[in-house]
Amino acid sequence: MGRAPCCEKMGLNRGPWTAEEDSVLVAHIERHGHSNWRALPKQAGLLRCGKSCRLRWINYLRPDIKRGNFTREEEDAIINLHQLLGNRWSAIAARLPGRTDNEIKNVWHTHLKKRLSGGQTQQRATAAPKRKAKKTEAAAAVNGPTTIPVSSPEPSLSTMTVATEDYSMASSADQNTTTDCFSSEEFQIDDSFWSETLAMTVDSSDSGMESGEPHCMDSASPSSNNDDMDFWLNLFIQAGGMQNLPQI
DNA sequence: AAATAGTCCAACCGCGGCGGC
DNA sequence: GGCCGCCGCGGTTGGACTATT
Repeated sequence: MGRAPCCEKMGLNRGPWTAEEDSVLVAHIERHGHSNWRALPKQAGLLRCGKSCRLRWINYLRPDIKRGNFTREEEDAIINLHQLLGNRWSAIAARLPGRTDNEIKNVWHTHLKKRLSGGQTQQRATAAPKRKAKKTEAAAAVNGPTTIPVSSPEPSLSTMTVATEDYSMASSADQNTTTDCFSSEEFQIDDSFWSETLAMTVDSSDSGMESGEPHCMDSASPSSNNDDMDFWLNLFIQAGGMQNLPQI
């Protein structure tokens, strides 16, 4: 179909982004938003294609990105969500605040898949970060003032903080809900977060908002994409949920 | 100290879906 | 109804980095 070519390769930069490019992109998005990715690089004066800019922003420069190792809870959540959703990384990422689909995909392929197939006891979640520090620091340097203090160097589940706006979820019709959820400067997530996160995919739609509290991660908010997913999630849960799933 | 193997992750590529014309 | 353009997604890869020999 009329798919646009990836980018006109003539004269456009490729490969790793420089700190300068990063700051230009961040500054431009902060000022003008990103309503049109294709036009953005031109407007910002970047020699990149729109796709590349979008990817860079979503996976790296977004202020609400949570850096650092995945916790055991997060990994478990990914495993569970993957059982439910399959390789729909973006859907999984939408339920893990601060994590990108790319990151989740990487973790899945490098750790979780092995863990599941090998049945080996996973050690990464508790292991000290070996390599990430450098790149993370670099990223922090790049992000500079645009970065909301997302997490401590070694983010713990109990003190995880996320940005005021959740870009991944605020992009659609559930923006109001999102705003409500992230209305404070810092959003504390306690240890029950992950179990609740998973539970919410069920509760919020089959029983409505019984708690009377808006759910930050509410996948059942009237977002078009999630409606279908929640329907299937509900169906799945009603059919017996995870317990009936064979172990991978 | 150097070479090699293994791991991790940022970025690219190509496809499908959606909306506008 | 069909074409076109854009966006978002998932798969893949190349290079940087660390661990081991």
